[in-house]
Amino acid sequence: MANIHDVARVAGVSISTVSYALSGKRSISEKTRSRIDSAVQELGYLPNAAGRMLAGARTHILALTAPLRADTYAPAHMAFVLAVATAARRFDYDILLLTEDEATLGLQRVTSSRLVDGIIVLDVAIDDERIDVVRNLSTPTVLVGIPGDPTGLICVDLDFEAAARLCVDTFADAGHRAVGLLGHPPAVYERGSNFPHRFRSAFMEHAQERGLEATFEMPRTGPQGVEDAVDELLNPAAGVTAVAMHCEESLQIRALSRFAEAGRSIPDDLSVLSACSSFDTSSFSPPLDVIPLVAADSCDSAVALVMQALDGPLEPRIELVPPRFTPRGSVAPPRGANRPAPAP
Amino acid sequence: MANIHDVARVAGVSISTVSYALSGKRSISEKTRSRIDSAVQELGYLPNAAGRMLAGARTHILALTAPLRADTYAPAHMAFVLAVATAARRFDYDILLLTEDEATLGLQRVTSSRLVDGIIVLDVAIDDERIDVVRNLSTPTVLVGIPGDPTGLICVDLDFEAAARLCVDTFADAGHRAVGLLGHPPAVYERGSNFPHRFRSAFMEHAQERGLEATFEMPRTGPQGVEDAVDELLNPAAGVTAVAMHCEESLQIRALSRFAEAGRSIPDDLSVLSACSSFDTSSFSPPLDVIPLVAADSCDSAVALVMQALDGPLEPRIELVPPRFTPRGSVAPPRGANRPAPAP
DNA sequence: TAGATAAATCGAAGCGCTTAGACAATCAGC
DNA sequence: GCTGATTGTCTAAGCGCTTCGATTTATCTA
Repeated sequence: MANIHDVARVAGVSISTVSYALSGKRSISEKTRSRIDSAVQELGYLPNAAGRMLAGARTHILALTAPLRADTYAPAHMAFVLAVATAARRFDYDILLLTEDEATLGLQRVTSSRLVDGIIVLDVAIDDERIDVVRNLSTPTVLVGIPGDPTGLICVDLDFEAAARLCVDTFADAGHRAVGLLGHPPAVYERGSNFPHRFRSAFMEHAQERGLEATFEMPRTGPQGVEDAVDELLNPAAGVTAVAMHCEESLQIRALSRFAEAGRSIPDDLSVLSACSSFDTSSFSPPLDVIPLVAADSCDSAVALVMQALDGPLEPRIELVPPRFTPRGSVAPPRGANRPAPAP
Repeated sequence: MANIHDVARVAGVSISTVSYALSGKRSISEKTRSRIDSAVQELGYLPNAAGRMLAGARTHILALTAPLRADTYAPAHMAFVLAVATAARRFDYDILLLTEDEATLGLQRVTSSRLVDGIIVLDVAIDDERIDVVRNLSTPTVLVGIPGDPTGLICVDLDFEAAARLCVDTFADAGHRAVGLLGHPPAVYERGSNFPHRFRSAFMEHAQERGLEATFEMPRTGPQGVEDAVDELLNPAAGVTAVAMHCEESLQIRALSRFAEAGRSIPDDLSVLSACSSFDTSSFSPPLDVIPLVAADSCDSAVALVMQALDGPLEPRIELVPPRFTPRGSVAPPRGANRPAPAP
């Protein structure tokens, strides 16, 4: 494997000239640079990572702590891991994966040994053991998700409140007066991330602001959990004409079947919106309007923030990614309505 | 951050003594060792990763290439990634994640720059572009999965043939004469891994060897795909009394519902076995007998083989992990049968 | 107790790279 | 033609660690 000495020898210059030519940190004459370039090509030279780290103080590696909890929805999780890796590569960074059982120990290890330049913390729980660790670390760290106490931390997340308001507004503007929210199973609200809470609260509050009746249901775990929750939501007494679903893929699919079984066709008898979903709702039947949870949005931001933090201290902050909206025709005015609801 | 010089100073010895005490590569007196140990404790010393790499020629990092294809079943994929990471930690190794779009380029990069000591290749496709790359690499590499042409490679995988035979034997020994196999959707057989083929062929062949009638069905993609496939399988003409399911979780769940709808109760009217499944079938209703695909089994082996390869060249080989079997009462003799089928 | 052997420790040379500072060569201005 | 700035290149000093060979000290044997 060729090293920088070989390149220098072949190009007929000193190793420092090679280094400067490659890093661009000092000006090098066109003639010399091209000789170096061809030597690099010829030898297939790639700088030795360890040498670079040792001399440079940059390892070009980011730690990614991505614990897989019992209630983790694996596809979404995977999408975030991938999105971080992809974003990091754009800055010539690689990802070192830290797994659950070494969550805090692993962070200590890779930072004390200077193996990584920065840290991305994924799937942040309200009360996350990793938080205390990263607060005491000098290694630049960005959380994807917001913990219970974000003091002193740099966080990035989808603006779930805005997403919830967007849901409500979409329904209200279409003329709906009574709306439902099918949330996650109770276990998700009890422990884990705080975004389900943020979404639900904002949904209920904004519904009130817009003068809508809002009903919230959680599917129980088990065979009939979703079906029961849907039945509650569609309870004729409540007169719900629009439902937002903020839960994982399989639950949304089952809910969709139940809507059909209940004889509510979409969007004529029921408007449906898939909220903060990390999967493809275009192949659902019917295809669903969606406010997607785009992993790349948050992860790009998170990686960019770590890179900034590498260049100088960064103020703690919470960066909220604005929600998007993709209409697919699953939201329509309720039967018999022909004018939009009044503005707030 | 303390370095080896600090430890040496505090312990009152030379840095080489510290190094030998820590690595155990030369004998150190008990007295000196304990002084060094306390210095390490006191300073919270952890060796600098770059220094270690540069001097040692070991980076203690393994590359993991784990592409996420369109038809990848994310939960299983995640389980394998986790299993590799966990296994690697036991050897004091960390995992550098290489993602799809840099599958081959990334391998070149991390090996030429000597960033990783070895490579684990996950989710190997029959015709995998990564194969040609790793064949020409001097970095120790182990594949989890078996490509179309495994010449010169070290591969580890579940023994899907043995698993299929175990399925057939279980049914045959229980007295079944006509059995069914619910496989993956057609797309999985067309491209991707070869284990679905290995499983199916072995199932059909061994069924013939045991003198059983065997029917194979693939669920089409789409709303009624699984249901149609199940209906075919349960076609009265074939008289199938036992079904093995070799497909992903959601499809197995749907199949289970369809069995119920068809009025076949398990195990009285139908014996069911979940084959090579990476998810928990104990919470299914009913809980299913399973020949699990245990990620840790293959991944432990794969990591151990890479470690061996680090210590000296290793012959190419294919290491097959024997299948396990967990009975849960979903397989029983067919109605009316009271003696086992004849031995082969 | 001298001499030989084994055990414990040290000194120093790298591993491959980056970068500050030294130096030489070129060029503009007067 | 001299000064001073500008540009291009080189020398050399590390970064923190491992490891070989050398040296010192302890432990035996005869």
